[in-house]
Amino acid sequence: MATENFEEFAYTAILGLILDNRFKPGDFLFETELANSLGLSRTPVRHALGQLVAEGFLEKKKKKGCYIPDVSARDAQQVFFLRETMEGMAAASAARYATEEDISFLKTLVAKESNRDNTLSKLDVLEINQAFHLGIARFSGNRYLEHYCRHIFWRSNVYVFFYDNYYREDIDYSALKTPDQHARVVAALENRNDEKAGNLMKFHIRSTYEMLFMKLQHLD
Amino acid sequence: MATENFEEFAYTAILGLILDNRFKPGDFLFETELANSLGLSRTPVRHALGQLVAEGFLEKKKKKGCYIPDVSARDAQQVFFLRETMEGMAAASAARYATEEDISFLKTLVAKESNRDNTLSKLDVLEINQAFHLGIARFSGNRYLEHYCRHIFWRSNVYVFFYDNYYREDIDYSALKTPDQHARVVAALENRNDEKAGNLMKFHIRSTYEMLFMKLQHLD
DNA sequence: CAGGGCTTTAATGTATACATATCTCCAGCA
DNA sequence: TGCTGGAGATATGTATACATTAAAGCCCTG
Repeated sequence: MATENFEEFAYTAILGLILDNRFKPGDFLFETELANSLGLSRTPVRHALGQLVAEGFLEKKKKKGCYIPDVSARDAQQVFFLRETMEGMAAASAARYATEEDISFLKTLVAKESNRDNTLSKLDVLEINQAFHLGIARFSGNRYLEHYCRHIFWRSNVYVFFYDNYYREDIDYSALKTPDQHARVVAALENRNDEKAGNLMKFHIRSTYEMLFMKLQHLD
Repeated sequence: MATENFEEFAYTAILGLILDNRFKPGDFLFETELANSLGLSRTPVRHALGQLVAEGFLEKKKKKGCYIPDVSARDAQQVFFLRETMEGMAAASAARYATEEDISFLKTLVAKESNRDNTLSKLDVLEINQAFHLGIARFSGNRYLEHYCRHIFWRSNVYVFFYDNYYREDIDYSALKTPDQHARVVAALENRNDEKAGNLMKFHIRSTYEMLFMKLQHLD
């Protein structure tokens, strides 16, 4: 992780705050405030915010500032529809290009999350989930596809977090179908069955969406 | 076009230079130089360059600068494969969501480029082509899909320009199949036939790629 | 002649001061 | 009362000075 400069530090720190759900949709992120809390000048913070806007994590009003994009049922639908397609492609591509190492990495992740002892915190679950999905994006071997998968994955996470915040009702993570669905995707990758891998991934994402959407449909 | 600030000005100016093919792959874009030539300080230029990097038009080496990404046969393949898929989706989606106005806008473009009088400069052709493809991306009604289409379209244009530069051999633009293929896509949109629109668009992009690739396959 | 390390240089990275625009809120008027 | 407009506060937008560092060239040595 060769010598990170302040811009990069600010970028990851701010992205961390966003992904950590420290702001709610519509909230403004003030350069001055962030700069103070990170112990930097406004310059690198401003640069980092610019990146986040360019990448679509934030929106911006001229001379006003950057803010967390609003959520809506329509937006959620667009996000998950696209995520389904993109990650479906990625999985299909990964079935062709992933190395044996790549696949055993994914297997490790699945093993961890399938752990029935339930020693996993919610944060652990999210982290493993992210590693799994972004891993497959990477193994697709297409850097552009990977880039878009990353982006839409993070954007979709806004909804996962949103759900978590407003509808938290102690979920039993070990009861979720996720690990099982992940395992089946990995099996398809291992068999180099691209079509099946793509379809299983699409199915998995759609089922995530439907779980959320039952709760979210009152939005706008 | 409410009061553009210097950052936006720098952004469009630099993007213009890139799309105008004023740099070749590997060339560095120096903040100081650009700032001077645009009559600005480095601050807004630097910000604009940051955006372009975040959006993937440029790459960056730490403490070294931003440069035009390299071209290669493998990269071209990835770019066009993805563009085919993305714009195919966009066209299919547009068949459902484009308004009558949207469609007549596209028809106007096709009419212009089908003009057999050949009064169109190469720049005109490129501009109409861009308006056509980005228009369909917009009419898909999915802002994320639009964003990705824009990006991959521009990235693919690097190859179109590259080809133009090194293999220019006065092309008779009026003889290209492009206007005809565009017209057929629009007809499918008009008939609200999403599957056909998607497939025609995919075919169109693939045929563009194949035309280029015949010339480019010696790369790397 | 080849190769490694110092020096120089030219670019980016950062802080800061100042300019400007937007929002708020309160006073003054119809 | 309700509207209008302007002053002030606050955050962004911009320029500039300075710090830092990667890399190219040069010299010195084996």
